[in-house]
Amino acid sequence: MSTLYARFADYVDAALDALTQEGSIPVLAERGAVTIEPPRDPSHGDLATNAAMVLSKAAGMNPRALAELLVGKLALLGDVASAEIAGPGFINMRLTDACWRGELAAIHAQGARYGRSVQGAGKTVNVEYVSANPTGPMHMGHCRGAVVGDALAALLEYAGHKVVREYYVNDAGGQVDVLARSVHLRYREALGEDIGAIPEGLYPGEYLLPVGQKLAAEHGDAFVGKPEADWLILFRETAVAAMMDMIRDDLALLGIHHDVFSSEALVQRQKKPEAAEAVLRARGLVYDGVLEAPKGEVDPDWEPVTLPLFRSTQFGDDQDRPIKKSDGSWTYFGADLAYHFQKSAHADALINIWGADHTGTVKRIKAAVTALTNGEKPFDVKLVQMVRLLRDGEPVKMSKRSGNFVTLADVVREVGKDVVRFTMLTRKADAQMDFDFAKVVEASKDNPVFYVQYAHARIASLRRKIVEAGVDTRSHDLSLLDSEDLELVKLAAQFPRIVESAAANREPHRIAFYLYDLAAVFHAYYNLGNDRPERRILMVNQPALTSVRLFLGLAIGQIIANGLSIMGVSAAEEM
RNA sequence: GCACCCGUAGCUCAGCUGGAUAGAGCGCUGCCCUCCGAAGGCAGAGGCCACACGUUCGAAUCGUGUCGGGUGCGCCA
Repeated sequence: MSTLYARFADYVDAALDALTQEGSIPVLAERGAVTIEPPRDPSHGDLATNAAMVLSKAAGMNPRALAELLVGKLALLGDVASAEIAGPGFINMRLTDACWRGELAAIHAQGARYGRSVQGAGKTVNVEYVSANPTGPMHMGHCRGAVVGDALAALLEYAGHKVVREYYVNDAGGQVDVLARSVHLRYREALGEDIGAIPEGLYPGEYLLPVGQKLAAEHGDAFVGKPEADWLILFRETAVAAMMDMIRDDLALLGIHHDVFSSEALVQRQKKPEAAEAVLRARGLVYDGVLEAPKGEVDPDWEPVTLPLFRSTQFGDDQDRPIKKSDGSWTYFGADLAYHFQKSAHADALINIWGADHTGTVKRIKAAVTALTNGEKPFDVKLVQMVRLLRDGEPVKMSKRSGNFVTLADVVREVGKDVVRFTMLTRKADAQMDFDFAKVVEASKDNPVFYVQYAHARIASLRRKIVEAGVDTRSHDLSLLDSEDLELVKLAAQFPRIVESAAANREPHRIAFYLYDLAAVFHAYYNLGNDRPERRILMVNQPALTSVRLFLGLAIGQIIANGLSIMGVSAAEEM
């Protein structure tokens, strides 16, 4: 079933084709710039198209003349009450009430599916998000990327993509060795040893205590006083598994579940980096070379070394990047590039959600994916900017080193999943944001979460009241709805195009802003009844009108619920 | 030094692949509950869209440059 806006795009296409058939205009093949959208000023009508303006050159006539021809066709349509030319050549259309009533019926008919799109054409998109290092619990620094990634995944699914939610586990490299050593200490502690203060450079967090206890219970003192080589791998794997369990639990608190967890260590064991290197060497994109001395601050320890370098400069990076270190092991980039190569084999497009601290590495990984896939797999990296935590207007200090950070679990427990998720989506991802505990739990208009949920709850409450009053709501005479009622439908009908544009631009926050607008229009509609009793929804002595207005309200509630489901926020029945 | 992001009302921010008179919340001023949830609504004041050029029928939106703020970068992960 096509949406209202898609239908009108077809109408305009058909009108142009008809004009070509008649010989009034030449064949106009390139129509990509034609838009159908609501005019900014509602007094101009319900829908506007720029078709005459963007096609006038190709048609070889002035915009208004082309507009005249188009209006001649469009005005004949059953859905169109009037069509007129404005300004430089806009065509403004006013739609019939019947058309809007039809859209209202469509919302009910499609229910939870209203707004879903086939735009994605079933293409598989791999969204990699969170990918927090497996060295401790999730903290608030991870939260925004987690929510944005999860909402984006849901949004793309809603827009017709097949989505794979993936988490890259950085379980190779020095940091997990540090983790293993930290656990070894806790293991000795569990066996009764007094370990004193945790030395600088190890992870001090108490969350490692149970891991040490587990190892002590399973292995006794077998690894006390033994060389690292005897226990490092075991301790590392045990610790990483425990950390990932913890992280999965944290994510579950936010309602986040990944389909695939990919291990960096496994990527390396399976020789994926070697394979990727071979592909790139064959094309001359990896060579053995010497890095230039760093510019800016002079590092006295710097000395030239020959390393295998990836020619990322050929793709706009400012330096070629080493894929192996001088000790022969893979750099993070070397393994990461192989990992992306692996992902690209199973998806039509890749999206990474990264924290802003990875800004500097975007160019090289995009270069690598372009090189490895011949540019055939679209690949986006979405950078999510920092969140500043505030309590009573004061920044909350976080220091990873001291183990003194605000965990995600604590925050979700304090303010709730819905508040965290919605708030993280009230700003576009590439702008910095503040998260103020006081404001975020406030139950008022100031807080968009409550405002939107309140609209949904109000509608649910209305239904309860109307049922209690014994009003028969089985049938709805849509002709009883007048233009004031139908205004609500006009904004509701935009939901499908909001979904499509949000998905196409990978911007889930647009759903949040739209829902806020929709809630506002509903609240205003609802309040009309305060001053004008005939505008109330529940009127016991007018059951037919009550029934159809509830029908309208429920449609709005449905769209709020659909939008919130994309955001992963629950639609409250009462508050 | 370089790269990326941001700069829109007093504050916090939207502004859809360029479109008509630039929007919302907070704060400020005044209204609206014997009445469906006032956790709400209505109205008012408040703007050189950082600045300058350029592309275009048309620019907050695209391009280039300047200024201001943030983040990051050198065989770490």
